Formats: sequence, structure tokens, C-alpha cells
Amino acid sequence: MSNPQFRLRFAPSPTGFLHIGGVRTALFNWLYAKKHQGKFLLRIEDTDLERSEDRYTQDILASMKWLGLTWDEDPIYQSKRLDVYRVCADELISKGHAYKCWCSEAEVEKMREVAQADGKKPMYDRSCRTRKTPGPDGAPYVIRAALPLDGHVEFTDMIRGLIKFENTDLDDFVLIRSNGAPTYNLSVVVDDVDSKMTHIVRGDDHINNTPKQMHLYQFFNYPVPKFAHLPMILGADKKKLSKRHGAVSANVYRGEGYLPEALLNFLARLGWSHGDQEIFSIDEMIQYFSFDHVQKSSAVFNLEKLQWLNGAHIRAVQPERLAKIVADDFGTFFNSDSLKRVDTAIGHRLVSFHQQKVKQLSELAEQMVTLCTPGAVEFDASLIKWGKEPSAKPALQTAIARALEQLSVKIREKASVARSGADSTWGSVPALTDVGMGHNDLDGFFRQICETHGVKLGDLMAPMRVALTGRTASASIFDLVSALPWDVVEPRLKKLENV
RNA sequence: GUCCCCAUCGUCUAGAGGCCUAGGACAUUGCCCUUUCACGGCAGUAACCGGGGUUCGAAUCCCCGUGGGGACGCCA
Repeated sequence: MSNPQFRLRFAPSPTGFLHIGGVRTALFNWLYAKKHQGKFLLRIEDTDLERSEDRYTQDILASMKWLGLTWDEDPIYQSKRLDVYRVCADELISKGHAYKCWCSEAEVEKMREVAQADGKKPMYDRSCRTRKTPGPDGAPYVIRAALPLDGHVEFTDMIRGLIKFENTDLDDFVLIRSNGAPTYNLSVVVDDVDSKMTHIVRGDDHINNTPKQMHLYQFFNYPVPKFAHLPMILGADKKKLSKRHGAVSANVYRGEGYLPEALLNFLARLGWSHGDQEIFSIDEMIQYFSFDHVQKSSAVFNLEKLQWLNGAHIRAVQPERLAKIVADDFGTFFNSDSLKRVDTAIGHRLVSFHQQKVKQLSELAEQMVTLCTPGAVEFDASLIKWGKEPSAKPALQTAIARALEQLSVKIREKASVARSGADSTWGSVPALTDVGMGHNDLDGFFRQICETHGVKLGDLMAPMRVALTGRTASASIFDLVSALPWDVVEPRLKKLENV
């Protein structure tokens, strides 16, 4: 059973990709609805036929799904309800709350200039409101709201408290355009009334629309919903977030390897707080969310904090899930053979080693590519540093050769042992871990090797890392050497003997 | 121009009159851990926009400045 006292919605217009600011608006609506066992609806505001595009609608739906911001009833498309708005406008006319206006756009523009020159807000002068005779047959007209000429409207914003407007500062705004289409202020109210909204949570750029819409609610005899106006999200230059600031569409963050819960956590903390807590699960956000702790002032989007948070969330996720995300979202990084190896028992182990250190899943995917790709790894020989002294190289090479020999023996001795979690994608050769050599065993083994050959462990590991992973930073060498099948490890390390 | 909103470290924030010598987090600096990079641990630098009130007492309440943002469309 849902609570009918809490019905909220997210109402984007499909004139661009779903961006970060929209996601946060959606999130706060969603959290509040969930917290109170209410409903969260999605409404596509596509009344502007010129600028609305279906690909943007698809992007919004896909992004919302990826983020897990699920909606409860079928999405409402305003473009399918054009006749409803028209009927509502006619109803307002019959009740005396609206009127037809035949003034041209040029005339209205003049009126605005006159008003502004007079030290007032640019407004329509209401000349058609008192007009006795209708305009000429077939002449284009708009329908305007007939707002009160004195008094004031006020509402208590759930975030900002009392906000008050003088009716004399309000324009008789257009409800229906000359082409018959409704304007935003009409369609939102009609839809919010029809879908029985109780709370309106939106960006604070809508504060100025609120008094107009309140009059409309009253004209329709609908109890005015409660409002919460969220502060804006700013770029590093403290200007409204836009394309100039880099990635703003939610989908881009998926492509860069951010976890949906990390993005949501970050966005929630951008303007909302719960004491000193920084890391929240989705359930915790729902449990703790309240408008009492939403900030009034705008917030600067801080990518570094998002990255830190993403790393923290990555560390908390089951490797199996990360492997699936890597395979699904970063499949193009891999060839067909390597891709199959990602979501396997060995793949999961490799993921678990790396998830402790990466901040983005794209980094994880890159590491996985070299580890999962059968055969030799290409590396730049200049990356290899054979210790500090040039003379150390032969000793290190010898040490590695001896180590490989001894480990090969271990593998051969137990060649009959089936590799645990055997999966054909990795072949049938066991890994050291399958023959009882885990991280700690290899640690001891290599320390012994170093002692025997008079070399340093660090000097020994560095070349091995490059040969095995193609890079100078990776997970623990002991982990990788023990988890990867020996036919992957041995040839890669053997190359060091001839470098 | 008119209306509306906002104001604590570089950034996100805690703070509901005394618990504030203003706390936490990211970033940054130093140290420790260590097979690299990370992770983790410890320590450091760093803020109440200004001026008036109210009060025994103000980051917290009020007023005025100043600064930022938003809105003023037949866009949403």
C-alpha cells in the first residue's frame, strides 16, 4: 500500500540529455517518496515540439533506469495531452480566470519596455482583459491568466521557509499559445492536479513560477502542493553547470566507470547532509533523507570528491557485480577471447585485487584487458628498471629464472590437480593457488629467492610487474602470480630473461 | 531596471544563542605502513562577507550594506 499523502514526480523536458542537475532533482523527489512509502512518477514535458527530441527522451529513460530511480506509474507524455490543456484553459475562461488576447508579440514587447522604463517589471499591460469586443474572425490569439490585481501570495517552502510575492509583480501570463499549444505554467499545473501531486520538488530557478502556478491551483480548486526548491549545482567557476564544465550528462559518468550508487551518493551530499556521514548506501539515503537538512545555497560540483566516493563504493561491491559491469559497459576494450574471461571465477579474483585501488571502473577494465588477454603482453622495455645499480641486472635475471624453474616444478608435480573453478575460457593449466601457493606462500618464496641471490625484493618485483601487466602500477604481484593460470604467468615472466 | 533567493576552510558541509580554542570529508603538505601505484593510519595548513543592533552571551536572531545566483518568453 502506498501513502497517498506523498505523490511526487520528476518532470524533465527532452531538449537535452539528462544532466547532473536533473538527476539530483529526480533523486530528492525519489528519496522523499520512498521514505514516506509514497509514489514517484515520471513525466516528460515535451510540449515544445521544436526542441523536444525522442533520442533525449530515450536517454532520460535509460539514465533513470541505470541509476535505479524507478518510477511507479506509466510515464506521462505531455504531447499526448494537448487537448486536455485546451479544455482546461476554456474552463478557466468560462470561470473568468482567463481571457483571450489578440495583442501581437511586437505590441507586447513594447508594453514590456514601457513598464521597465517605469521602474517596474516588464509586463503585459492587460489591455485585452477589459476588451469588450472579440478580435477579428480567424485572427490569432493567446489565452492569458487573469490574475488578481492586488493582494499577495505566499507559501512555505520546505527548504527556505516563507516566500512572499505581491500580485502586482505578477504578469497575466500566457496559458495557450496562438498555435493552440499550452505553455509550461499551464501544463505543469494541469498535470500535477490530474496526477494528484502532493509535493513539488524542483530547482530554485522555478521559485518565480510558483506564485503564478499557485493561482492556477486555486482556479482549479486543487489544494496547493507543498514546495521544495533545490539550490543549483555550479561548475568550478561558480557558474551554472553547463557543457563548458565537461561531463554534465549522466550517461557520460556511466561510460567513465562511475557506479550509480556513487553518483547518487555524491549528488545527495551536494546540498544535503546527515551529520558527518559521507558514505551512504541507497537504503541509508532513503532512511535519513529530509528537507530539514537540505542546504539553501548553491553548491559547486567537485569531481575529485566524486572520484573518491566512487572508489569507496567500488571497494564495497561484490567482485562478481564489478566483473559484469566491466564486461557490459567496457566490452569494447576487450577482444572476444579476453571478454569471455572477465566474468569467470579467475576474473572475479583479479577484479577483487584491483577494486581495492581504482577510483573508476574504466581503470579496472584497462587492468583486466591485459590480464585476461591470452598470450604475451606488449610492454615498453624502458619501463623496466633493474635495480639502482646497473650491475644488478644479471643477478635479478638469474633470480627470476630460478624462481620460474622452481615454481614450474610445483605446477608439474600437481599437474593432475584440476584447477579450482575450472572454466574452459582460461584453459586447463592450473594456477599456483590451485597447487597450494597463495599470496603469503609466494611472499615467503620470493623473499627466500632474494636472499639466495643477494637481490632486493623491490628490485625483483618491478620488472615482474611490467612483464606481467605491461605497466608499473598494478595489484600485488604475489596475488596476480598466484591467481593467474601458470601458462599465462610463465611465458610473460620468461621474457625477462632476454630483455 | 524590477522581483526572488543565497552567504562557515580552495570545495562539500556540521552548527537550531552558551557544548565553538568553530567539527567532519575531499583536495593539499609531512610522516608511517609497503614489492610499485593505491588502500589504510597519524599529524599539519586552512573558514563564520562587512557594519550596526537584540542579549549576561551571537557563526547562530533582527536591520542595513556588499557580494553571488536566479527569474522577468507564445522555453521548460
